[in-house]
This record gives sequence, C-alpha cells and structure tokens, in this order.
Amino acid sequence: MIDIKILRETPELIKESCRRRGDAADIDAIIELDKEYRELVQQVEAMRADRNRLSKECRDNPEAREQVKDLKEQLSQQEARLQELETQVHDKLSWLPNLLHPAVPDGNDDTSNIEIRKEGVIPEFSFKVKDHQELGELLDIIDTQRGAKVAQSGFYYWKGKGAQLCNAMFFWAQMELTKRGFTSFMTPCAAKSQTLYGTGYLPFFADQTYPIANEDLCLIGTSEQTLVGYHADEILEADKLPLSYCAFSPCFRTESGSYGKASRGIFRVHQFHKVEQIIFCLPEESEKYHKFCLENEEYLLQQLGIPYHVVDVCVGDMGAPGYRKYDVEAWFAGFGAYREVTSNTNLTDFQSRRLGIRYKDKDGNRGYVHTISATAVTDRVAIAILENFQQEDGSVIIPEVLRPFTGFDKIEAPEQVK
RNA sequence: GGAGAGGUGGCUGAGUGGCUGAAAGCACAGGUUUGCUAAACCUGCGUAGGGGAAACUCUACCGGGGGUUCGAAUCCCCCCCUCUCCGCCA
Repeated sequence: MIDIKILRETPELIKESCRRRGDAADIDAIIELDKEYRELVQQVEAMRADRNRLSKECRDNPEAREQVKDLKEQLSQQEARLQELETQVHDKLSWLPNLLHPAVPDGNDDTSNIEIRKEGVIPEFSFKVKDHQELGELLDIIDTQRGAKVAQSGFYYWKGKGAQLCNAMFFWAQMELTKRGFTSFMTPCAAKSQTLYGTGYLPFFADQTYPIANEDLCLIGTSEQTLVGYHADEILEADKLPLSYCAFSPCFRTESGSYGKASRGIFRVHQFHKVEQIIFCLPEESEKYHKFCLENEEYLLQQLGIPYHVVDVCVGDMGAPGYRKYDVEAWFAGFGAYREVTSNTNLTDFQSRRLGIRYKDKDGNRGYVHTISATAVTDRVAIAILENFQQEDGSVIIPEVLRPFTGFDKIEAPEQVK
C-alpha cells in the first residue's frame, strides 16, 4: 500500500513509478476523490461535534433532543457518502504498485534484466546431456505421469533417492540459515484473504491462487504470505530488529496464463517446495538486508557447486509490490541456459502498511517496518543438481555438503543402462 | 460434531445507559532518595486522523457489522474468533 501522504504531497513520485511500470492508474482521479473525502470528513466531524455537544445538554434540556434528531438525519446522509468515498479511495489505493528504487532497469520483461555478476564454472560434457525429465524417468526419481493421474497435470512425485535428495537439500538449507541468525518455522499452508491482500498477492495475483471451497482461505503460494502475516497488527520493538525468519513449505500456484512456458519436466508446476527467507527490519536498513539475503542465496548455490548469475530485475519483470528485486538464475545443463531459481525482493513498507506491522523505538518513534522476501532453495535447485551433476550413464553425483543428509553420494543408474 | 465460558489500552484486569477514552496493577519514560545494584516515593504514559506556531482542541476506536436511544464498552440482533470439557481422529 502506498502511503496516502505521498499521494497528497508528491504525487509525481507515484506517477513516475506507474509510468515506468506501464501501469495506467489515474492518479489525478484518486487525488480528486481523496480531496473530496477530506473535505467531507471535516464537515462530518464538525456535525458530530455538534451532535455530541447537544447530547450532553439533553438531560437537563429536553428541547435539545429535537435539535439533535434533526441533526442526526443530515449527518447520516453525509456519513453514507463519506463511507462510499473512503471505500473508493481505499480500493484504488490497493491497486497502486509500490514505488521503485531509482536504479531499477527499464524494460518490459526478463530480457531487460541486467546481469550483475556470474559465478561458478559451467560444466562441460563429453556426451549428450539429458534434461531433468529424462533423468527423472530414467532414475525413477521423478514421476509426472502419476502426479497427473492422482492430482492433475502440473503435480508430480519425487521418489526414492530423488525425494531423499530434496529432503536433504531443504533441511540443509534451513540449517545454514539458522547458522546465519534465522529462526526456523513450519507455517500454515493456507491463509485467509486478508493475509494474501496484506502481502500484496491480492488483488494483484488473484488468478494465481487456489481458493478453498466454502472457506475464506487459499492455499499459500509461498510461505512469505504466512511468515509476513505472522506479525500483522503488531508493533515490534526497534531494538529487536531485524527479525529473520525462514520456513520450508509447499507453494501452490495455478500458473494460469503461463501454459506452454517451459512446461517440460517440473520446472513450472502447480506445487513446488521452498525454503524462504523473510526479514523484518527498520526502513533505513532494508537495502542492507536485501543484499544479505542475496548473499545467502549465493552462498547456498556456491556450496552446492551450481554455477549461476545474478540479475537486477527490470520494472516489467517485477511484481507490483516490489521496490527492487534480484533474481538468481542457475545454470541448467539440460536446458543449456541460466534459469531462475531464487528471487529476492525488497518490499519496503508496501506489505507492512497493509498488514499494520510497525516498529517503535526507545524514544517512542513509530513507523512501518520494511520487509524482505527471498528464496533460499526450491525444487528447481534440485533439478539443477540433477542436470549439472549427471554422468554419462545417467547417474547423478550428490554435492558434498548434502551427503551427510542424504546418506549416499550418488544416485545410481539402473543396471540395464550401464 | 455436542456443551459451556469469554473477547476492554503493550500485558493483567475493573467497568450494566451520560461524571468512562476507560479504575487498579504490571511494564515503560522522567525525577527524588542512594556508595553500586536493588528497593521506596513522585510525575508522566492508548492508537489513528483533523485544526493550531504552541498551549490546546475536535473526531473515531472497548472482536466485526447492524439496531434501540438525545446519549452505548454497557441494552437488542447477526457474524467472527479464542478457551475449557465431551466425542472423533493424524
């Protein structure tokens, strides 16, 4: 949610952000509505003051009662109009995207993202590489057929050593994050619409969510929703900040409108799994912690031995709630390209304002905290492991850091292939 | 699923029609006392919005919504949530 004061005092900031994002919101119309609202508020409050004053006289002066009755009738009409205006302004404000960091690149889609750095050595193979779908079938560790049979196309099974690999990776990532000061969570996998609204998923990504029939609940699209919502309507002690939380959860997304986009294998699916990093911090520190989360993402990939590059995400590829975003794209030998595995967004006060998450310092100063939302690892990282560490016979070498958790160092190819 | 209890400020908790934006305690902030810590005592202390240079003042808020009334935390209706007990169950 944009601070309405910015709208009143420096609307050009918001216009500029909307212009760069290609958002056609009519800012002047909102300002007009707000102006009308504020004028009416003054009127209504003056009338209420009169009403209250007269009411106090009523006990001793029965004549005042008639006056108050008249006044109340006028007042209720104005109050109805006021309510209407308030709702309109609020609805329009809900749709406004966040401001933009000045350095965010222009552009309409991911082709305009700017590579910041490249790490790791891209593996070379002396044989024809397989993609994860092929490997998954060959090794009997990914089953999309039965995922579709049991649930729907877009759902899948990890099986055997594939499942063990994922469990190991997700557990390891959480251990690494707790070493870096994160508190681990397991969260609800459903959240009410208010929580989704507060985190900015509604109204912007309404078509991406799975609602639960007959309930005011949706399956979570990410544990960001439940972790950020955790502190809704709370005032946090400034000297306890930052709060760093991580969680493992399934993530459910309808992916409506993205059919055909790199749909082979399990790269884009209706349910994936993720370890998430969330930080609540003071506004002046959000850039620092935004970078901190990026360091964590990179550290994890480095430890796994996966080559990647970091991109500065352009306006067109960034969601409305984002102020600045870095994506990490890992190398996928099967695709022969870098593809997104993690993303890291500084949401500034966009979520905290909607959710009412504030801080208070020793001097009694209050404000809205900033939130950072960043991926740590997802199934896609496991896919990158399969594709990058495959051997000629289709077997896959497990990264060393995961071996204490998998209990094996290789996913063997079946006998007939050898 | 059945039965009961309850939702008041950062927390605990009074409060059944106007003097209650809300007692008291805790916590917190400032001060006095003190060799240090502790304790004691005094003072202050809800949130949001509007007006004002300020003092101050106005409006709203006691789970949410509606109603009765000149006036509601308090009375009525609907909804939501939490807790306890019973049943069922991972």
